[in-house]
Amino acid sequence: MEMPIGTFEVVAKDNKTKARRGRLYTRRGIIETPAFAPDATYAVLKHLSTHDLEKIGLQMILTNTYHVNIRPGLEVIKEHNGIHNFLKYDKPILTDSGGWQVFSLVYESKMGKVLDNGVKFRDHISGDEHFLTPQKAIDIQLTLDSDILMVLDYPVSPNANKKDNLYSISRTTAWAKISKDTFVKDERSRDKILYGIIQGANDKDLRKKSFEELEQIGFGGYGFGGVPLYDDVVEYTADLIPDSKLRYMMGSGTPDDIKKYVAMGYDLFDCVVPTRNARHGLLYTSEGEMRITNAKFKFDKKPVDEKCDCELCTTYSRSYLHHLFKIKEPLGRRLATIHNLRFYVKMMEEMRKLINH
RNA sequence: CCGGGGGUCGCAUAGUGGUCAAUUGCUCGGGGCUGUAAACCCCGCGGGACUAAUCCCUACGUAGGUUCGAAUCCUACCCCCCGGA
Repeated sequence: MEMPIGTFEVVAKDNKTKARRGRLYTRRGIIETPAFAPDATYAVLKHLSTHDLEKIGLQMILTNTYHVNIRPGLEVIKEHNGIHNFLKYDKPILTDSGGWQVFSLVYESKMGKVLDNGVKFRDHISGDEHFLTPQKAIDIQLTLDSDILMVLDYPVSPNANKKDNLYSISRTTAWAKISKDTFVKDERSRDKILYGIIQGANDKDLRKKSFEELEQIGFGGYGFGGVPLYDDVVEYTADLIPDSKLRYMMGSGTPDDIKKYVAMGYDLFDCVVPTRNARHGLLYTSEGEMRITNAKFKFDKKPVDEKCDCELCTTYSRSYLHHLFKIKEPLGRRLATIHNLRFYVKMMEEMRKLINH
């Protein structure tokens, strides 16, 4: 049966935790949740080709509005008729709005300023001044021709004081309203999905306030905004979101984090951890973390993970990968990235398999 | 053989009387990374006293010497490099 784009259906639940298995309908196919989307921030999953992504078995990837807008720039993407054709990927792409960059560039590094109607800042590459508004963030994402868009939000530090926290919520709500209006009015949004982002840092009451304001506007799914520092807040926030809507844990995390958040009822994840750590020589295995640069692997002829079916583990030894990292050969980073992503894909598959009630 | 320049903690470098167990880079060892300013960043790297402040020992080619004090100055020797026979 054809379901409308944006439909999220829960197809099974876990009988011990709040975990659920679901399906998100996008114009580029169904995403089976809980799902993990690795971060191809600059329209590339560093070191990998889209053929690699296919082989790894990923369902979707994330790309970032802020970064792609700076390099290569919107005009280039337009020339290619959208980001999918640019990077030659035909599965769903979720675009982050740039809200996180607002947070790190403005709130933390003071490289810009948040105004009521947008963010003024200088980018970290050219130093050019930009003014990002919620309208623009939506327009850019529509031009990228993304499948799942995120509203421009304004996160704050998990330990922000009440005043900053309230401002973060009021900006996020106001901008979410503008984002939704801009989105709905635009013809290009008809086959796309837009999600809101809940702020409130570590204050449960403010999490609730943020959610209720956003729910008033109405989104089919919500991201957890900010940094998930305390589990009770993260769980509380998941509980705020109705069962029928998708819960997106933004930017976290490690395999342990994901398992924990899936048990709380989160459905979608993205994180730089598997890819960045792979590039830095930290591999995830069925036996735990493995720092392949450690001297103890110099003569180790076993595969990185005997239970893994990726290109690295079915071909090369720990000793060889250790060598590749020691000589800083890019192939080592590529193989490690393939491995970690394959590890995540299988981890998500296994979790979905276990949720069957 | 003559003239000149050198020998410093694995390698390469800095240091030319006390502030030197000695600079910096690399190697090496370890750690970190959570909506990617990240092929990046941090720590350690003569030995020992439990970790730290601190203290002790052994150390700047070798052996002596000058000096309160030497990687630094002097002498001899050993090695290396450059130029000339």
